[in-house]
Formats: sequence, C-alpha cells, structure tokens
Amino acid sequence: MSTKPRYEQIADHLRTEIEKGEFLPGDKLPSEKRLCDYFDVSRITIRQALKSLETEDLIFKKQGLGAFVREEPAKQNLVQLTDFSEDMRRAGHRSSSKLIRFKKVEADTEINTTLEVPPSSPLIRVDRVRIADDIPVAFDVTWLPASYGHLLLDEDLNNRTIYEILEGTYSIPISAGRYKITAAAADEYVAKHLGVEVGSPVLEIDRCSRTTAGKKVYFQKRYNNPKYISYDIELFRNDNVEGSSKDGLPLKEFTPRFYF
Amino acid sequence: MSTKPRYEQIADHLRTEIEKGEFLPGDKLPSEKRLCDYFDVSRITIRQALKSLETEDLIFKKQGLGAFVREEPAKQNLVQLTDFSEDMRRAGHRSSSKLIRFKKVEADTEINTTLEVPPSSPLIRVDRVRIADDIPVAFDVTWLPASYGHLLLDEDLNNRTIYEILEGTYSIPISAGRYKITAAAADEYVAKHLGVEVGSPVLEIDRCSRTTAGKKVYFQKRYNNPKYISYDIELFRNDNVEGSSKDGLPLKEFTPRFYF
DNA sequence: TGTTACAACATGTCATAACAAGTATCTTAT
DNA sequence: ATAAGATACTTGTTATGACATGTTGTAACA
Repeated sequence: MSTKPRYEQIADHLRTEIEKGEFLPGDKLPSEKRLCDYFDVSRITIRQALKSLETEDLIFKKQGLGAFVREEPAKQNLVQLTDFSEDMRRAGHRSSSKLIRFKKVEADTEINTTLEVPPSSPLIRVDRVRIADDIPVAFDVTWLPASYGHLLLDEDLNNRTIYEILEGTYSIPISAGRYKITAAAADEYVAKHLGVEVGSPVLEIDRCSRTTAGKKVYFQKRYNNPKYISYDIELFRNDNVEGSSKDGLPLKEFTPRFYF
Repeated sequence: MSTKPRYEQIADHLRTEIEKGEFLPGDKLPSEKRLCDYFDVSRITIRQALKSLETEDLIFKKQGLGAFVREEPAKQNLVQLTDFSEDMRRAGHRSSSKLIRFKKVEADTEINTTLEVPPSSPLIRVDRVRIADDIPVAFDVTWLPASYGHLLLDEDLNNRTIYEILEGTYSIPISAGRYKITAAAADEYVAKHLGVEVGSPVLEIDRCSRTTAGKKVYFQKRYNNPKYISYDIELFRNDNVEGSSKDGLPLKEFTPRFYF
C-alpha cells in the first residue's frame, strides 16, 4: 500500500500536534464538524481517527462535550528490564562496563540444559562488571552456545551489549525472554568485583533470551548490589474491575531505582 | 439508557457464543454479510461489534479472510503479587501463618515518613512467619498507623490477611500500592524464624498500600527465603512494535515460583 | 435572583452505498 | 497436468444521511 488511509494520516497528525504541545493535557480537541471541514473528509473518517487515538489512551471522548487530551499519556504496563547502559543514561548516571573474563568453558549441566544444547557442548562465558558513577554496582555472567559466543570474539564488550552485537551486527532476531528474580549470596569472585563482603546479599536477575524462532541465544545471571539497585512496581486497582484480585493486578509501572 | 446499542448486544452475543465453545480458538466467525442477515442489521453495526471484540483481543480479523477466535484469551499483563495464602493455594501447597508479634511500637523515622503520619506517632507492628508445607518460607513485618492497627486487635491474624480484615470487615477501600524488590541479609530475628543462618540473603519485597483516597494504610516488609521463592517474568517482544525497546517491553507474565 | 424551557451545538448509533484491497476458487490456455 | 487469468467472496476505507442522546447557554417567567 503506497499511501496510508486518511483516518491514519489524520490520527498521526493529531498525535503529533498533541506531542508537540499544540494541545495540552486536558485541552479539548476541535469538534468533529470542525475537523471534517479542516481536513475536508467525512465525519466517519474523523471518527475513526479519533477512535484510534482513544484506543491508544491518548484522548478520551465524552458525548455532547467533545474529545480531550488525557492528562497522562504515560508509558504504562512496560517492564524496564532494559540495557544497563540505557538504564543509567535514562537516570542521568555515567556508566561503563569492564570485561573481566571471556573464555570457552566446559559444559555445565544446568546451563547446557537451559540453553538446550547437547550436554557435553562447551560454552562461551562472558563476565563483566557494571560500573555507574565509578562504582561497581552489578556483575554479570553470561553463557552462550559456542556458535553464538564466537560471534562476540572480536567485539568491544566494554562498550556494547551482547544483545546489540547479536541483533545489530549479526541480524540474529532476538525475542524477549524470561527472567527470574531471586536473592543470592555473593561468592568470593562476585564479591571481589562488586566490592562487597563475601556472602553479602545480591539481587539476582537471571535471564534467558531466545531468537524469534525459539532457539536459546544466551543465559545470563546478573548480580545487582542491593545497596545501589532495586526495582519498583506499581499496580493498578480499578474499581471497574469485577471480581477479586485473586489473579493479580495489572501492571502500571516496573522501573529500576538507583541509589548512588 | 434503557436498552443497549445493537452493536453491543451483538458483541455480547458473540462473546457468549465463544465462551460457551460454539466457536473454538482458531475457528472462523461467520462473514460480515452473514451476520448482517442473521441479526438483520447493517454492516456498520456488525463491524462495530466485531471491532469491539477485536479490541478485547478475543478475536482477530484479516482482510479478505474473515474474523477468527484467538487461540489464547489468556490472562496477561497481570502481576501476581497476591496473598501469601492465595499464592500457595493456587500452587497446591498447604499454607499457614503464625503471628509472632503484635505490639504498639515507638515512632520510627523511616516508617512514619512512609506512612505519612506525624513523626512521633506510635505505630502498630505485626510480625508473622509464613509457612508452606510445614516449612517457614517467608517472614513479614507490617507497620500500621495506630488508628488502623487497633482494628486488628482482636482479629485472627493467623488465618486472615490484614488486607482482608481492613477491607472486608471494616470496608476500608484499599487500592493497590507500590512495591520495591530488593535483596537483604537476614538479621538474627528474621533468620531465627526463617530457619536460616544469620546474614543469609533474602528476597525482600516491600509494600505500601493506601486507601483509594490516597491515605497510607500499612507498610510491610516481606522477607522471602530464596531457596523456596523466586519470581518469574516474561515479556512480549512484538515485531509489530516500532522503534527500539528502550522504554521497556510489555509484561506478559509475572508469577511467583516455589521450590518446596 | 433562581428556575425552567428551548435552541444550538456536540457526540453516539445506525442505515445505505460505492469503491479498494486481499484471499480463495474456478476457468481457460498452454 | 500446470500455470495464468478471471471471478466470487471477504474485509477495509470512505461518503452521505438521519435520528438519538448529552451538554451548555440563553431567554422567559416566577
């Protein structure tokens, strides 16, 4: 299709106007009739555009009154388990990573099983310490099947994420994976690099990422120093929601929190 | 309004048919033309009904092909940070709680600030150990302003949740609050009740709940033994989604995991 | 000054109609 | 028998139109 449908173009236009601040939160949009005249289209076309924006929760409509920009077109329902460097940049901290170890290691039952490679296949292991404002705040250990791990061989792992290299440079389409949140005691190796006592509690987040076809690409354990990093969650409770909250509640916000 | 719009009635009817199993996941719904004939309404009315079901993610539509029932109208985007006893029941484990401590305690700067009560106001503190399959798996410490805490005085805290008492018995409308996930070392008191070594890592989840009007009702720290409890997260990655995932990804699943 | 009725304006529902674009099936040509 | 083209079916986009329902402002009346 060479051109977008009109209602989409109009929705795009209105969305841009809102994002530019031409219409502020709480402002009323022009009436349907005025928009019809302005864009020289029929009312159904305007209504589809407005419906689309309403579905995005960017506006709300009220019969007899009009359409209004919502107060908080907030990013909701997103889980910020993103790049370390991205998290830091967003929070206004300088970050860096230091490669501690890159080597081929022997098979490990748990890891090989998790990565779904043969039980005796060797793995590539990548260890890095994550530094923010010159403080070591997290340490991660990543295991990849050898086939993927070799792709990282000559890459700058101090400045690039594994995800970025595999997907960006090698076009390996990585889909989001599963995470596990738990707590662990820092062993001697981790404690050394985090600058904490052996046995100190760390907030451990394990991650296994796969290709969009389902093939496991890497398995990573990240050990966050809880003195510097925790996670905040906020949930909705809508009185509209019928029945009890026994199934759980919708997510409003999942963000990392830093204490530097 | 005495009767529903027709498109809503039709959507309701189709939704019921799907829920009853008249149309199974993957099944194609009748064409728009056939639905127009069947319900004796115009096409726009049918299209609005179908659009509504599509917005609910109950069906998907494909141009030239038709509308189909989705494979998984799964419960998604829900965060299962629910009752301890509910989590256990759902996972098929016997659970119980044991009240360890219920007393009025002196003001604490951090807690009083969090609960937004005057800095010198005393608090009610409720400590309980959470037991699953006869194993102590978590320990929680709850602080309430005295006004709310006194309501718990004669309640059976071994078998009822604080939430349940305040909302169920006293009709205090509690909205979901904020949570913080971190890791901590079990002090002597917690270690004793969890049956672990002093200093052992625990997965700490702090929670502050408020009324729907925004008044803080209780603040709770829960210490989960990571040997028995962790949390799994799965995220979506849609190829439809444009731009990078720098803002985070949508939540698919957030569930506790038990190792008993 | 306060209340009520009415008109103007605005969105919601529904109908009829036509053309565009996508998919599957049938027919014709090689 | 297979491939290409035509046709039938299906959903997507857009226009015109009418009536229902909700909101606000103004004028008239008590």
